Amino acid sequence: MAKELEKIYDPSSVEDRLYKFWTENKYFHAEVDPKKDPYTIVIPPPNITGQLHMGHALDETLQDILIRWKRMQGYSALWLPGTDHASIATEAKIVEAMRKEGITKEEIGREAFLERAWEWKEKYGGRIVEQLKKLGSSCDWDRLRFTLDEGCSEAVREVFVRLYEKGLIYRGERIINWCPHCLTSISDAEVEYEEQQGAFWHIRYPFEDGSGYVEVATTRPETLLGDVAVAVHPEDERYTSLVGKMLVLPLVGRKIPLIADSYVEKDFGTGCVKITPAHDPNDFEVGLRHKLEVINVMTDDAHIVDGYGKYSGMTNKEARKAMVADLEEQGYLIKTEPYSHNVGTCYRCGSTVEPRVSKQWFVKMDPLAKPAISAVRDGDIKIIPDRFEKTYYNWMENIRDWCISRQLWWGHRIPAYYCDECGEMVVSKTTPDKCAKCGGKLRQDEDTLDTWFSSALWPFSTLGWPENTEELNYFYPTNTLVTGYDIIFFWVARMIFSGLEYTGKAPFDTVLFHGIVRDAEGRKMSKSLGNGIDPLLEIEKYGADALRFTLATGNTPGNDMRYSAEKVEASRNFANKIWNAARFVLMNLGENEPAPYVPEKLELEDKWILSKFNRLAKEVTENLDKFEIGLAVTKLYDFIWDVYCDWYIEIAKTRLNSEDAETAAAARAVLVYVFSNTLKLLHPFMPFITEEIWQALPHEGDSIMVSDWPKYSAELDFTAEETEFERIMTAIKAIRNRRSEMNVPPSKKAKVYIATKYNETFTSGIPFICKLAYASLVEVGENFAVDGAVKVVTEDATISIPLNELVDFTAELARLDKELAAAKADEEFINKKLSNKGFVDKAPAAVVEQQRENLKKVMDKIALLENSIADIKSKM
RNA sequence: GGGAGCAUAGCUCAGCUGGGAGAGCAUCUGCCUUACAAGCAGAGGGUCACAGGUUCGAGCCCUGUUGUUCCCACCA
Repeated sequence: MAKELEKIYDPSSVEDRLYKFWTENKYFHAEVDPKKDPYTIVIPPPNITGQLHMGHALDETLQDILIRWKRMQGYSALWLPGTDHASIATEAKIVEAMRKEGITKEEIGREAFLERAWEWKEKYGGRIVEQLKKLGSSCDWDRLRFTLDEGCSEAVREVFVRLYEKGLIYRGERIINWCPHCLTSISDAEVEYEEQQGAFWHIRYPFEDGSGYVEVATTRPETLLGDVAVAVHPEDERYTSLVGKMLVLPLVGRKIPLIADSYVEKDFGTGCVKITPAHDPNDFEVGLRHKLEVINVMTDDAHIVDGYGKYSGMTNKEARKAMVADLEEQGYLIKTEPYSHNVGTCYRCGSTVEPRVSKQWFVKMDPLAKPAISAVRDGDIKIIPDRFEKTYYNWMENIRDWCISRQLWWGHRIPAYYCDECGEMVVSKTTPDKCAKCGGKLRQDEDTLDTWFSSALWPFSTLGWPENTEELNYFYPTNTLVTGYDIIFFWVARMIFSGLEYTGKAPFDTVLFHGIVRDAEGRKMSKSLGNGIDPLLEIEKYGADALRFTLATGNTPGNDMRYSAEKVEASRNFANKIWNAARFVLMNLGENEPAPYVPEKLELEDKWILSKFNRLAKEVTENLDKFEIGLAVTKLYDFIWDVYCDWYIEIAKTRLNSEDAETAAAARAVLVYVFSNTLKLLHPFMPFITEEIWQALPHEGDSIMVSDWPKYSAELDFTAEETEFERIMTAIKAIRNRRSEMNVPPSKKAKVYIATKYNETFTSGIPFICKLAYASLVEVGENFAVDGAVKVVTEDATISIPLNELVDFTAELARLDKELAAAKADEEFINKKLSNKGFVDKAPAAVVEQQRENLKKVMDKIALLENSIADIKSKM
């Protein structure tokens, strides 16, 4: 930073240079250090397919604030970065790219496809990492990980085998959610429900013996082909006598029974439900209870399977249309009514999910969920804000087994091997060369694992687990997990049960949830709406610090926030304010200014700001301890702008050019000390500008980011002096206010007479009153008789300003009367409180005492006002 | 169907164990006061959604109502 500074802060000339400086000096690198306590955050790994969006920007900003703060506090602070292979998203991208070339993945085969995928990863996977750096993220890049790298894959295999051997992973035919577009199973968590306008078709199912029919209502008539029964409630009098009779399935002719099952609601629809075990989870359960056949009528890509005549080969939509037409034509369709209902869609591609029976791998959740619930309930893991605990419990308590196999190639291949000769299956960490039973050739399972299976291991797989590494011992369990509440089930919950099961420890002690960054109108930012704001463009325009500050300001844990140009402009202005404060301080420093220190001889105003700063250090730290990042940042903003710039710098001006070299030096020292240390407190939030200025100021050490975090100091606690100095401030504000009301421009100076019992305090404030209250001369005494003066009354003083030509005695009197009335109203209010026996008896002593003090102040003010009024009246 | 959040100044939001309502932006007035006009000094503006309750005292705690946003469940 040059001594001659531009008037406007230019982030682009600073950020890349400083980021390079930090990385070259390895400041982000954390080592196992027995002399220090560890503090660890693992990044929620962004997808390699991703581009940095505002959600990342918020997430990384919060993490970087915490990690920089802890680093300065002396922890060995590790922020472990990495990326996620994002199986479905990435595979879809590559398949799409290949489609443009006219190739399918089946044509080139698994090996060639994976080669392409890895090429793609090498080419684009690093993009998001570079974008994270633009934000100023102080990740330990030496430890960058990837969910598909060798270490993570080792952890995945280890977990799979362990769970399998424990009986917690099994393979079976279950009803699962199938995405006909992605051509893979997905987990329950990956299904998003959306309300769609559909229809309720009422269909006649005749009895085999010709004795009438039952009426069945369905939203998915095409699944009729797979019907194996019709069910009614066992206590539904309409049907009890008919249960057990056989029906003829329309269009198909299959004989199916009328059964009774309490799953059916008597009062909904017609009270008769067609049972299609292969395509509905509830029907599947009914089918199991009644030992019904499971008839799959749908292919992978949602076409009707062979064997159903003209319907075979149709898509499910075409089949629905054709079948409804046929049902109507053949007299089976009773009526069609419009019906809106929830339809499951794939969270990746939005296609309608088809429930279907399929042979998949599952994790048995019950035994894993129990300890995961206790960990939160017993406080081993703290969730912030705590309302999300409820969400978490609700999910964990009602959890179903987790379908983990995916019909994809990009991912961790399931370590299960099948012998075609004897049908034996082996699950093994290493690839066995032949069947242990018959010596036959083995074939590995074609499927890969759910991406979240590997992300669930992220806090420990990245630290070397299952090896018992030094890093794992030191940095694990991690401390704070910072993420959006939208992935509580996908990721957070799964990390918790995984950590507990495999490492025996909760993977982190605190989960800090933040909300979603919305646009200025409060809408979710989305590609389809086109209302997304690119953080990188914002950084270019306003600087990374301004973006970070915007995201941190007013952010309450778990609450959504809006992002707007006004907000980021305000942050940019704040950065500029700091910059200009730096310009001011620097231009007043000499060549060999000493490193920040607190001078021996302190003036009242020095004690005031030091005491204010001291409290700031305490409050910022306390709020960070509570993860109240938004509050911490507001405190810093107020201190820097109002306290330091608007007051202390202005006050210091009167001393910097003073003939008294000692007081000038002291003012410089306090300016530097407070500024430099405030920059430290601000550094986690605005790393670039604070480093740039800190380097330019006198300093010890190489970088602000490895300097010591300011602590509360009893020696800097000058509470009494604060009160004294604030008497002067109150007077200055009152004079300004009065002058402004009278439209007196600052250029018009006036004499000021201050009648007060705080003679010493006000005398020491004379230079500031001159400068800040536009006084040509200030006299302090017991009493003044000034003719034709404007009166300004505070609790501590009566101030007379002779502005004869401007004084309108009538108006002046009216003003004072108004103030008196207000003061008397105050007095009455407090008196009422204090004469209330309930209040005096029951309220805490401190509160009562406070009211007594307030009463005294207001009474003083009333006395002063009354004197002033009498004085004016006597002269009229 | 179950659960949660939000409702405070014109706008966006703070207000952390209950002790006379705050900020930023916007508006109005006056200032180029030699760090900053992306600035300085002032001002106006609020029955804290509504109705009850607890309390000496409620924006804050309890109950209910309304509006709004979201999550979970999935009655075919």
